[in-house]
Amino acid sequence: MSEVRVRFCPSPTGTPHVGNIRTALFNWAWAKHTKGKFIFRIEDTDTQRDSEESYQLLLEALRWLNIDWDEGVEVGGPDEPYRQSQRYNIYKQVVKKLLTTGLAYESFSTPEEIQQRNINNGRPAQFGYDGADRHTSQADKQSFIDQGRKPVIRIKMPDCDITFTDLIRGTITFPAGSVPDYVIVRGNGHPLYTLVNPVDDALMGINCVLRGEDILSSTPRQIVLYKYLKDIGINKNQGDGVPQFGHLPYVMGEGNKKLSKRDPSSNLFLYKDEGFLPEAFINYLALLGWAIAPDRDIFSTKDFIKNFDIKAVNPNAARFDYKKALAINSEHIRSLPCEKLINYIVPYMHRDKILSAKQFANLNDREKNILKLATPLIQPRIQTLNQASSMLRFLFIKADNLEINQEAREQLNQTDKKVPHKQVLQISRDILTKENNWQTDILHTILFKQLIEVNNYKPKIAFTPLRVAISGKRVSPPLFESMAILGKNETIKRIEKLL
RNA sequence: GCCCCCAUCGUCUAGCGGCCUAGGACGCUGGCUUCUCAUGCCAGUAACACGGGUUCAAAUCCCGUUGGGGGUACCA
Repeated sequence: MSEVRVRFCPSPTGTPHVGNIRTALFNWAWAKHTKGKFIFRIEDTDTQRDSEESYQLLLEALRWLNIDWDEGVEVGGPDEPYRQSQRYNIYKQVVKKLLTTGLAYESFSTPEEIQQRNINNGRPAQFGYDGADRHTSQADKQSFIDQGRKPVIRIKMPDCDITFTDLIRGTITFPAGSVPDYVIVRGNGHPLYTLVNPVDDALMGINCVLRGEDILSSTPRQIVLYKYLKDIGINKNQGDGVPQFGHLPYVMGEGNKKLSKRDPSSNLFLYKDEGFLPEAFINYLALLGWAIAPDRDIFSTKDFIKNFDIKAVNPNAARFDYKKALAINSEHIRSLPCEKLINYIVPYMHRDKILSAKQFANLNDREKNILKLATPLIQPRIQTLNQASSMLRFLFIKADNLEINQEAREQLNQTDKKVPHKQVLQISRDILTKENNWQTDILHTILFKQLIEVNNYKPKIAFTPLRVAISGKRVSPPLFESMAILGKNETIKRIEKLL
């Protein structure tokens, strides 16, 4: 078996879609696993819907996930160009050959005429094209042209069953007659996906096509075209020129619906913006239809590639479960070395305006130190990177700028019913003022002794006011650690602010 | 209408004829740990769509039914 050559060939319409990116991921992983080649081609033949902006977003999406490609747009390769909008000359030549060899033919029937013929012959109206123009005489064609009619070009489908072995689904057979002669070039001369997709695959030597199951039913007509392309000598694939196929299961959204473009949760960048780690998102996507082992579902991209097997992909559609994705992300965050997690968090803190552009560009020692001490504290507490910002914010501002949020105030009102928070804070302030050894365990010891043992307060009563004073919130990273990071001055300032 | 695909806990899945009174994970519930919230640990919850075959033996193979999805375009 020769080297595996797979491709990802999206149309640049709209925002990158989770299901689509999963297709890219599986192609990429299969290429990496087999040490084959991954080709990235753009199918921008739909001038109405394609846009340059969408193309840029596609690049950004793959780059975010660190999915790279061996040949294709931006990087070049032996089969340039890789954008179909720049390949019309090629398609024109191919169509000419298909026409002269009789494998394709001009068809003058209008959709209305086709439907009318079906009705007249007792077939259902939606029966499809009947192949009538195969037999249109040269004279009739000329008279249509004289009338100003422009023909579409159709592929002549052979009258036999078409069978192929799907990598994921096994043997699939389409009975003879179930696929009509289909259009490859519009009346206005514009080539269609039905033509250009197999043509480019043939020209680029794509021998393994992994794509969504939504195009499973167009496979038989493409198989015929691959063979015709072999016949006319423009198919680089071996044998009959037909690649292997693997039709990936759908990624479903809520209910039992394919995750649609309109569904906001289909937008890949949603997950980037929320602070998913690329590795974690890949991990989750890989789980949609594939399992690394019966009792394991957390793995690195490296392990994914090493173990991935397209033949082991499950054929049934998978629902995208946000909670599970979050859980996977949390696990990846927790297993990250502190330094790496900091590197991931800092851009989000800049985005959330906790770090200025200047700070973001060059963190000073104090800021670096806070991050180094505080990151391990929040690590088990965040599920996404953007949660880090709100948890870390209180450590990066001055006492004067610290806001006490509503929830925290309500909590104070609760504890005030037992012991007024000012009383707790006063005792704390007095004991802390005398302390010069400002370390986590010391702070823990002296406050515990004074508030819990001497004053006999319940922990909740004792520490809620302190927590609110220090962090401005009801829930925060561990109290004594936070106080140690803030330092004595800042800590006491915050306590006094509430007195 | 016709063609194709799919069918195990709520969800993602393991299972490829006997290791299955069906395993793991997420979720949910309860407990322990605890300065809040998390983490961590422990326990519980819950599934082979249905009906026929084949076989000594079926979640696993075959057929049918039902249900879901896709296609049937001068979109991709």
